[in-house]
Amino acid sequence: MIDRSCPGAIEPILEILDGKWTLLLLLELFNGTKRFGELRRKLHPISPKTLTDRLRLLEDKGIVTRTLYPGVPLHVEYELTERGQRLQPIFAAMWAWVQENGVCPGKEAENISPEEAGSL
Amino acid sequence: MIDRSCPGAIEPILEILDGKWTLLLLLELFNGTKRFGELRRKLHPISPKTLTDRLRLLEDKGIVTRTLYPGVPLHVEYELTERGQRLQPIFAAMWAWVQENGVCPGKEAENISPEEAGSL
DNA sequence: CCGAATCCACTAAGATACTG
DNA sequence: CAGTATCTTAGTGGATTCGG
Repeated sequence: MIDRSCPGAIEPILEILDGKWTLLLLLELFNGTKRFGELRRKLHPISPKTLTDRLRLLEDKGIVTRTLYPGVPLHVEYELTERGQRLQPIFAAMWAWVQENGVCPGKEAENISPEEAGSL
Repeated sequence: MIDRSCPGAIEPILEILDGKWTLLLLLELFNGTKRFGELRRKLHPISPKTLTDRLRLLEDKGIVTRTLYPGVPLHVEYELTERGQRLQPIFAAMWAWVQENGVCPGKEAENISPEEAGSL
């Protein structure tokens, strides 16, 4: 069972995953290193400010690294740290839940068997 | 790999888990049926308005049920649905991550081996 | 091309008082 | 007891512009 005292608290991760775009942003980064503009296009219509804010926060939390390749034009890459990679099971769990319980237009979830959907 | 098209999207769950208090609220409900006042105390200092807002939204999404026991004094209970119970693996994954990577005051995470911390 | 800076808008959340 | 009503506040996110 889950305890709210220090060793079992989940608060630390709430700070990391908070924010409208954070989950989708991490989802993109699980697919590999990405450049700023790439992320911006994939997360359209996110604003550059918001994208920067989120990336900085994740950087502070040790979830992503920012690598600057000097030169013109500028080139910046964002990549998940080890710590960040380890977040993947959480997303896998969310993804699995949506498979079983999420609603897609015109298709109620209860039709697919948990066995079938559980193969991740 | 995770796909952003309909069958693989995680957006539906983002709507459910969104909000400052939602995760903590669900955490309480995993421990069993709870009354309004109970939740209010455990989630202190949440305001009654916010608590109501969140509970109503979760009710709409089919995550919790609201049961009214008429009489004076009034008595209302909130309980997770089956669908809500199935969210538990997500929390377990978050909890596991915090065990391995979360920071508790005065204790950096990298000291404990993944093997040791991974026993859930 | 990347992203910092500024300003504005929206909405979640808080405070407080009151009702079935 | 379990909310509702109303108002206010504050935190994000959006739009735009500018600099390295």
